[in-house]
Amino acid sequence: MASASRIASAASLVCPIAPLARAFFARDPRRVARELLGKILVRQDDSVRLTARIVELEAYLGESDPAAHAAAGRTARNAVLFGPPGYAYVYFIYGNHYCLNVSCEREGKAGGVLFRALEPLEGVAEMARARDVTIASPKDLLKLTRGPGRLSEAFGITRLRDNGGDLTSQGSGLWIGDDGYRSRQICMTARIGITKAADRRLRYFLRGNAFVSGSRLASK
DNA sequence: ATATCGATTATCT
DNA sequence: GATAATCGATATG
Repeated sequence: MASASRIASAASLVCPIAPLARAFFARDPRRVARELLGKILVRQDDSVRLTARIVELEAYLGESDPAAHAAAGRTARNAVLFGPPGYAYVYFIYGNHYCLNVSCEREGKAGGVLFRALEPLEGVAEMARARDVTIASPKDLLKLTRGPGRLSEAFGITRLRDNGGDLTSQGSGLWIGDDGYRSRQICMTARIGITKAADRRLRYFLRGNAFVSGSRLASK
């Protein structure tokens, strides 16, 4: 136990969680994605706190990126991407799923980072209830937050509730924090599930982490 | 008013 | 590994 606690683990909190500053997000989405690995997504309700470590992200650039929702210019749907940095862009996809992004760059310049996978830390029972899954073995934890649609469901993220929310403010109920965890090896591959600009390597994940989505390139 | 298309997941073989 | 399910946003008439 003594040796295990000396090793920084992705599966436990290192220190109290401090919210990230807005300036963190006011940069190129590639840089933001890389540096968000190992940070923590927090859902704070009246009573419950859900926390999970960010282990996989994708960068979506502005109007120069054909795969980005911002590619065709500003619309009512993607307006948050064109707004100030550090806000939640939540969209609905495939008739079933919500996906969470954080806006990047300065106001007026689009850019965002998609949350693709988390490793649960606190509130596993609540996440399991939200996902309607039973945790019978450690590998069932993967059903909670592996994949962008799953993590959103586990955290109760919807467009109505969270789109436009401030991810740098604890008062918003959904925010991103730093507990001092230092991520080790970072891998980059092509983004998943897109057809346009499918060759660009803008997917970032923590090497070897079991919660990373995708079957083949997850642990390289 | 209607048609098309997903930054996905669950459930098969 | 293949595919059905599902519906809001968007484009077009």
